Amino acid sequence: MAIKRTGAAAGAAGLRIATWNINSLRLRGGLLNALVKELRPDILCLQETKVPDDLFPLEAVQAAGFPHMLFRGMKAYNGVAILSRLPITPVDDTPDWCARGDCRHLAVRVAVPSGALTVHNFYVPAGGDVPDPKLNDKFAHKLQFIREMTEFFGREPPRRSVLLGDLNIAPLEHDVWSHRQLLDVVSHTPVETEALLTLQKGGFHDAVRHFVAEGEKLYTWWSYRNRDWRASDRGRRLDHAWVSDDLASSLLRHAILKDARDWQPASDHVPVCVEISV
DNA sequence: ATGGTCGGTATCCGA
Repeated sequence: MAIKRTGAAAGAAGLRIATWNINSLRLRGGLLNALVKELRPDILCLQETKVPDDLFPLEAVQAAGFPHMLFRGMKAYNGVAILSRLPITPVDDTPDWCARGDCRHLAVRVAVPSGALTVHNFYVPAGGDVPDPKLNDKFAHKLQFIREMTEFFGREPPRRSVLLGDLNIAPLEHDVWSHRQLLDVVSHTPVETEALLTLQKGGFHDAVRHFVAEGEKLYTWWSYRNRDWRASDRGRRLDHAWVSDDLASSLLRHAILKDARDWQPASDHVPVCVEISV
């Protein structure tokens, strides 16, 4: 018997997709259970797994309720994974971003009642400390990465697609604790925020700002270097969930799991989740 | 103006 889906008005369940920079999957794999308890995502995109594929903790992921998974890791750095309750199909013809082979992107297709959806999981380079591509190769890499994303999605407008991840850029004035003080800090410089918004305008809709007014402060990351992250509240919104424009009207709700910043051992990022009527 | 703390892995690099 088919389950009738009647949309947001009836409070119908949709597809929940979450993203979390876990900052070591092996160290924090046990926290996946807490995330599942709080958010119940159908699909979870992880960044900074920091685990080579041959050491991927399959059992911890399966125990958290994700029988389907795709992962791409390397020693010590980077690493992304997509964990799913539903069967997923890898999208194989994706670029080797900046020709570095450094495990910053995965894409999958998932079948839902209305058809197929594509899910992109990105971990954009942080960019180092000096916001000048001539002086800082890491910043040049970051800008090049965003340019290549813009080219990739510019070839044809994205459709029935969700783009999530740690984009390492806080694009809006109220995505940082002090717009004025962060204008020359990597993650909020005009060259980055303009590049990210150009990418977004190529067919994506910010699924979190869809629900939270632009004038309201909104963060997903708080530095480890503050004695009391909650009291100082010097956050930035580095983690994002976007949907292609054709899915904007299907958005049902969002969640930013701020309390996860106190989970032990804590990641400096917290999970972000969106739910889409499918 | 400066330095502050993490994780992986090695006594430093990246964030």
